[in-house]
Amino acid sequence: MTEDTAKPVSRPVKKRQARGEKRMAELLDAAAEVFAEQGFAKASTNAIAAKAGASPGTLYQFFENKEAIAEALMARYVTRLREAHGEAFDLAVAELPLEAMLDRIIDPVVAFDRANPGFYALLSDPQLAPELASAKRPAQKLMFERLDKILEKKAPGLPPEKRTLTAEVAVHLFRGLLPMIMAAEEPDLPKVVKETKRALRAYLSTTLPPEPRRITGSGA
Amino acid sequence: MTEDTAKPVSRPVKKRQARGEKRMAELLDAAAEVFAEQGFAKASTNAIAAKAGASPGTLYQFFENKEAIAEALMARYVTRLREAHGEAFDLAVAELPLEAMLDRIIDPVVAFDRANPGFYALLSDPQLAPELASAKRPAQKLMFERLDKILEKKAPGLPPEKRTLTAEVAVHLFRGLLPMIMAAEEPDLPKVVKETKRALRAYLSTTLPPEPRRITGSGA
DNA sequence: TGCAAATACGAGTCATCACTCGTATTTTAG
DNA sequence: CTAAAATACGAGTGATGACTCGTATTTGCA
Repeated sequence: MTEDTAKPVSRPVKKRQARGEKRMAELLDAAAEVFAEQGFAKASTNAIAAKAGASPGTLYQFFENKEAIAEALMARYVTRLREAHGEAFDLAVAELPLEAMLDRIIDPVVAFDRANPGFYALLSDPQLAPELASAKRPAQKLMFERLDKILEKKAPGLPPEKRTLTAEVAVHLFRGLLPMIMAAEEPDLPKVVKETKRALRAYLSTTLPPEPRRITGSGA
Repeated sequence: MTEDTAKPVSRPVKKRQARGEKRMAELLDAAAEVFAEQGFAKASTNAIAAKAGASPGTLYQFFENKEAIAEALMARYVTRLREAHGEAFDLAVAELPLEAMLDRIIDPVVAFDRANPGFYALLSDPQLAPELASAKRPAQKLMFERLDKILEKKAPGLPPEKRTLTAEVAVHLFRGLLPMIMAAEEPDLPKVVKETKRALRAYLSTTLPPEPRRITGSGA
């Protein structure tokens, strides 16, 4: 009963070989492309397998069904997003003035979203099956909870309900601008990102306490 | 060659009877429900026909294909949206102070969107076929162009490019909050709508010239 | 009243697709 | 070296769903 392999899970836990891990990664890469192009609903599992240079049978050796593919892909995205700007680093951001803070948060997220169109495709699809919605949730929570914590540090006096609403609204505001961010051609991107920050800054500064005045000269 | 029925269109223009118009309306009502529940991709034409109390054959007597249903539905929504707050009335809104203006614009739109979940379902679906995207466009243009005109009146000095960007961003900000607006339970709605207005007001007031001071007392 | 057009039906067609299964090959453990 | 486990294949299966078509009924019009 105390063996290390004793999992009460019903899944027949196979020992994965290195080859298998690699295949899974290839399949997820392919899935990301196909989802980005077709969206989850229209994407076909056979197309994913083909793009990965695998057969349908192989695909189903690693993923129970189509949804499991999206879930695994999402999980990978969440991991990568966490890595992209590490957890510890994040809370320090609350010490910065609003404008600098937004730079630090938004730039990496924009870069990540543009580098991973499959992530955007899954995240922005409003009618995914309930199971998939739950796969989406961690990704949304990720941003929401971080902002919530940052706001808590930046405005300790704010009542929690108000703070939570603010964080939620801010995340949705950003998501609203994501289509513009994703669609922008490279040269137009800075303009769009700048406007995004302006909008968020305008909104947040109505909720946050006024910033302490900055000395224009050097701080030495 | 100058007959009133001389249309170079390839469509075999049938004479529609009153019964036919009614059927089309019923089918569009059913389609709206099914799209709202399942989304466009998962919605089945047979389900739409069944919900309308019609047969598949009847459905295809009125609509060339599934996309045509969504296009017709969108066209109907755009018409209704135009009616909801008439064109002429709209420009007068630019004379109001920002806060009152947002009340006048946002309240009807929120009411419309909540009353027509099918509209939201089509509008928020990011991967519709290209033809459908073009059916969506008028709906998006509707809000964008109106805002653009209003901004032009409210801030004549603003360079057109800047004004257009502002209008586009504002519309996207609103769309970003739509999921919250749609998901809110009736009692929570005012809170969400209020926050929506706060966000838009904050953003727009950074672009618009400062408002003339209002006299707090009565104007008499 | 009678006929042509419009409306209505729904079983059937055909393509697509998620997923399976029998089998063949490669890897790892002993 | 060998057997079991893991990986790989891809034709096949069953379900679903968009759309058709032959036919029946209703309506508008002369």
